[in-house]
Amino acid sequence: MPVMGKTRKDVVSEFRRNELLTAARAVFSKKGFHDATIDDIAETAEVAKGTVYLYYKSKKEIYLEALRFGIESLNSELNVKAEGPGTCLEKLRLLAATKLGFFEENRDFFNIYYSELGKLPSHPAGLELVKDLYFKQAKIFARLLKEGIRRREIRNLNVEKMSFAIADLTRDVTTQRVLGFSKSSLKSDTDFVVDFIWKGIAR
Amino acid sequence: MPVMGKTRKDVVSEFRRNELLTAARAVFSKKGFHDATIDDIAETAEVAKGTVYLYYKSKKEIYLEALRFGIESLNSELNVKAEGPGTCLEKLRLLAATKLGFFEENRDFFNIYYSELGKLPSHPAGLELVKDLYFKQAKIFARLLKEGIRRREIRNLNVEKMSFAIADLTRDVTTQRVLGFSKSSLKSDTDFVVDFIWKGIAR
DNA sequence: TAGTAAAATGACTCGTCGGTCATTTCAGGA
DNA sequence: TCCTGAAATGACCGACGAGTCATTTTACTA
Repeated sequence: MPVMGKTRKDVVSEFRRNELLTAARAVFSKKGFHDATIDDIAETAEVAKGTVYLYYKSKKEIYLEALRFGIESLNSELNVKAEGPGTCLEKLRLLAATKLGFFEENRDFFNIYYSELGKLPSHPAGLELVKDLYFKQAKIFARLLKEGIRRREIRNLNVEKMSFAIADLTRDVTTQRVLGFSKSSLKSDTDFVVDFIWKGIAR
Repeated sequence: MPVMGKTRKDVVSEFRRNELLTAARAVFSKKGFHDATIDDIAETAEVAKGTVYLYYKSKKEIYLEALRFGIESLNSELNVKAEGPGTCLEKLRLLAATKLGFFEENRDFFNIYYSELGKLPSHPAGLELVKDLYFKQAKIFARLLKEGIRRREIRNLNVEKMSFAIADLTRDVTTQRVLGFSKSSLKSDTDFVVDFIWKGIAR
């Protein structure tokens, strides 16, 4: 008997899909798309291989789903934060902190996203999802930058290039952290990257 | 009869290895390690599959060889340039220009390198080669930065973080270019990234 | 508790691809 | 031109993993 548009069956089914997705994220994060096997995912989720196919129709579908979840969450978090008040510098710091925090909490997602980014040049027509995250994020920064230029807080440089640079730098900080190159606290990494973006290296 | 330590056979063999390597780079660049097949490489090199195995003992060996070539060339170019005279800003511009130029001339290598970078988080113990390039490059920038700090040209920030940031930014410019996001000339991209690193975005 | 429909299982199939090797082609010396 | 060893070839093998489906288990209801 349907309640709120969802039958009991739907709820259980959604729960199972989520369990599988979590397992999948862990496996894909650790092994990458190709080296991860459906058996790995099934084992991690403590179900049999066939069960996986009751909820997802292919390996690719699970993978894309795992990516989509993270992409949508991150983008929506950033969009919310970008709306608030404050100077450009304050907002820049807030966005950077949000992004770094999100990746910190979702490293499995980060690894998948990052490796997919690495494949972009090879398969340019490949993953629109990933290009999307990249572009939309750059757009968020671009809006901030334009506002800053209008308010004379920010230099009048090529906005697109600046936004990509900021998107890249904030992502790369997470890479340092994931690879264990940075042993600093999240806050101090955030402070550094914001300062770097803001003032550069020149004395 | 050996001349300069190399028999005629060695020369021919080296030539063939090189032909294969070029084909391999093209294929790996386009398809990535997993999707590239030995048959692809053989076809591109216009030889039969078996011939590939006369010169390389495995798919992995060809791949690593293709990576190593680029890594060693780039690092040695950068090292040479880093030795010259000039202010820090001048040297920074020179290094950036060299790196961007190298990637521009060796896009196949760039794609392989970049996708391998993407896999680093998943296989942290994986490719020492790639970590190496990353580290050694950061080291080159770090030396420059230390000198600049001593000379009061550069702010006294965390040198390691600055050098990673610079290494990342200069690489990411190439990504923009490869993906077709940047339509600017190589020079104007170089100018931008140097200016960004030097002065930041603040007015 | 018996009956049944849905959910879960895992042995199996089938295509792909890295790697091998018996056979063929080639090159160059006599 | 013939001979011989090296180089090249591509049909073939075996492993592996995505995806299937006949069978079993579970969960619910009457």
